Amino acid sequence: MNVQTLCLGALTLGEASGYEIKKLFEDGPFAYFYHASYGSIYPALSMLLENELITMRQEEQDGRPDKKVYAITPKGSGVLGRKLKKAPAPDKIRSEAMLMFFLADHLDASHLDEVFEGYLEAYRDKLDYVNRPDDGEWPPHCQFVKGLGQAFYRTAIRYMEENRHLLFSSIDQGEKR
Amino acid sequence: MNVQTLCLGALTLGEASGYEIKKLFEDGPFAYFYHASYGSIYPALSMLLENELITMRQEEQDGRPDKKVYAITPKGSGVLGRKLKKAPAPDKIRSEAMLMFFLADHLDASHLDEVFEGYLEAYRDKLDYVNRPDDGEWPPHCQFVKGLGQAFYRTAIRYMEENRHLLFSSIDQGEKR
DNA sequence: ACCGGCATGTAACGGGTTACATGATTTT
DNA sequence: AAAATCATGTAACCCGTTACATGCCGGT
Repeated sequence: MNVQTLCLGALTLGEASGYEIKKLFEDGPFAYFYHASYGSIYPALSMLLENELITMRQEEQDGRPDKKVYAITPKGSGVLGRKLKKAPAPDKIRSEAMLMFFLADHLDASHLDEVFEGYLEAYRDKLDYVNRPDDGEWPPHCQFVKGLGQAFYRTAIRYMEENRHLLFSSIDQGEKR
Repeated sequence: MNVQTLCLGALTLGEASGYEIKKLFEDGPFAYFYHASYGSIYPALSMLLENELITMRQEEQDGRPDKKVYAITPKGSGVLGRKLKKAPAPDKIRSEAMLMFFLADHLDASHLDEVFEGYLEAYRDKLDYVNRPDDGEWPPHCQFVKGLGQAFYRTAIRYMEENRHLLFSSIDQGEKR
């Protein structure tokens, strides 16, 4: 499963530009379970277009650069369907922050504090974002995914607030905060 | 932050072979926040050895292949310390299972069911694993990380059990189960 | 005047995974 | 008899990120 499949999946939600697809992974509902950058999305869309799995329509905008709006074709739907028939690969996570917490005894207290607060803040932001009243009103199976994201965020925030002492107890010897 | 840094971090927990380091990411405490394969770990260890950030000792075993036991050097500790001074990159997650749930309306019910049960089962296994009575008795900051992993697993399991219907409601039209 | 957002794209580079290669021993 | 565990390693390949390149508009 690569970014091409991902774009195909994103386009089943409706037509979109590369820029808009990127935002799905930045803020949108995909944000907590997948990532992709422009450098992978744009070439993926070109490929998909070439293979007629999607179509493109140039949209003029006033005061904005032109937009290339892509839409999935029946052929694209077929390909996506076949890719989704396989068993999913196990989740892959890489959290540098967690690694830092795990190696907290090698960090000085002030830096650990910065990392901790930054990480916690990031989770609060994500939760705020996902808690906004729904714009697009999702079908139940998308709510399932969104809800799991929320549950994760809440869990992380509560846990971090309640167990902060565990992280800092190893290296508390009278430093700031 | 690459696999070299990761190996250095792993070796701060005590000396270990490449094989043992791999297991830290498979079952061990690293499992829920980082991944690495042999194809990256072994070359990383070679590099670290070459740069004298770690040392190696060949250990003979009866009825087993020889083992190369690595240990971090002071130089290695220094390098690790410097890498940990930087701000952590944001978490990167890719969950094909979640993507499938998000696109559940493109899957047939039996496959969705398989994926769902498999994913839930995987979480139960991970929770069982992490719930085992501690072998190595970790310091508090490692308990913090381990505890957050447990909290995540429990959250996922409970949520999936309680919200199964959301996922299947879109495509329920009298199929098996 | 400058920054952030909108909008698309490319090229080099880095990095990790997959698959292969080998082989003994223990468990099922 | 087969499969899993222990144990190390290599090479080709895939793929994605980073950084660069471009440009207009609106807000501060």
